[in-house]
Amino acid sequence: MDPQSLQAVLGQAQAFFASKGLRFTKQREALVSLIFRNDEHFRPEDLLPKLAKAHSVSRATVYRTIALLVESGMLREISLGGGERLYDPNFLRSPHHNHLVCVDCRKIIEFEDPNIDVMQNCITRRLGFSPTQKALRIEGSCDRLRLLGTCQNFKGGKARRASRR
Amino acid sequence: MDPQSLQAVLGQAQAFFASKGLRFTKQREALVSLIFRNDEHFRPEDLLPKLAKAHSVSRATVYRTIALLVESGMLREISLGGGERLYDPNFLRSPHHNHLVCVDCRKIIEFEDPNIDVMQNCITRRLGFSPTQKALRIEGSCDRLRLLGTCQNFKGGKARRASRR
DNA sequence: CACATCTTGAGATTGAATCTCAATCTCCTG
DNA sequence: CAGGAGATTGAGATTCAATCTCAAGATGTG
Repeated sequence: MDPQSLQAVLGQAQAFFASKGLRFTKQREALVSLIFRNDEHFRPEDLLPKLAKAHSVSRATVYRTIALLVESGMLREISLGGGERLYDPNFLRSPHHNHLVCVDCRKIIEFEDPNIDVMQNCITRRLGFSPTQKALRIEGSCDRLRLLGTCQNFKGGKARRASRR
Repeated sequence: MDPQSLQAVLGQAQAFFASKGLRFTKQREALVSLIFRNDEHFRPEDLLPKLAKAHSVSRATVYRTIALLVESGMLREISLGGGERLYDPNFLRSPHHNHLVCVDCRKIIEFEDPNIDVMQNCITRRLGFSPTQKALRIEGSCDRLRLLGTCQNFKGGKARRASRR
């Protein structure tokens, strides 16, 4: 995320905290900045070592701040299987995206599709619900990508464990 | 699940274990029987107290057997948010169903829709993947159901915490 | 300044899930 | 039937994420 957008995000976070009568402390600012600086999915525990000593933030504060950001709608919890609890900062710029996960190399692709979205809304209403949030996760193997050498498992010809994100 | 179907499921499990050169022990049989006896989503930990003293099965065996059943395709891990890892035995009779969760009362509705399914496949292929598994979870509030008194939060007029399933 | 309220961090605690390893079981073979 | 290989199990230890607790610190207000 470019510095300008990050400024806007910081402003949005500050506004949210203010609207709840909460303060925008150094710790919260450091966290928001770290989370939205790039577009990676992350686990709360991943953040702890990344916080520079100067802005060290305790585990408790990390978890509390994440919960607030989820409440604000800026951050969303996602599940890519295996019981792992990840957070996705990209709903801010792409509010309806879904996830496609390669079962071979765990590569993750985010995609958006208006047709799927409309159809999901229709079905939800037909079942008597007002949709608030939709999470579609598709698992598959990236056959074409593999041929193109994009699948991490097949780069260089030998399989290797891909990173989580 | 009626006794006859349960027999079929036990046979299917036995066949799977045999195909892998594994044994269908008393413990595994007790677990399969318990899991598929009804159609509830469950956590592994839920099973432990439900195993009668006569068929007591250790925690380690419960987790190991569940992993095998997932591998066999008879059981699937699902996520309904909150980091909770649930297992769903209903993919056996309804292989493509999705989940609709009421954000108010946590009531869960399983639904299947051929159109959504086809569309998901199309998009997946367009992105260069072969789909293997799809998990769609929609969250919403059951407004109409609430009016009909179906929403557990509004039964009897006062809100109460719904059970997980 | 005094107060109320919000905020934080260190450490304890919980709870799910996994790991370890010795004892047991089962099947096969001679 | 006896022996052995390999599969299976359970008790308990261990790991790890997540939450809780509570005293100390920070901040804004009158």
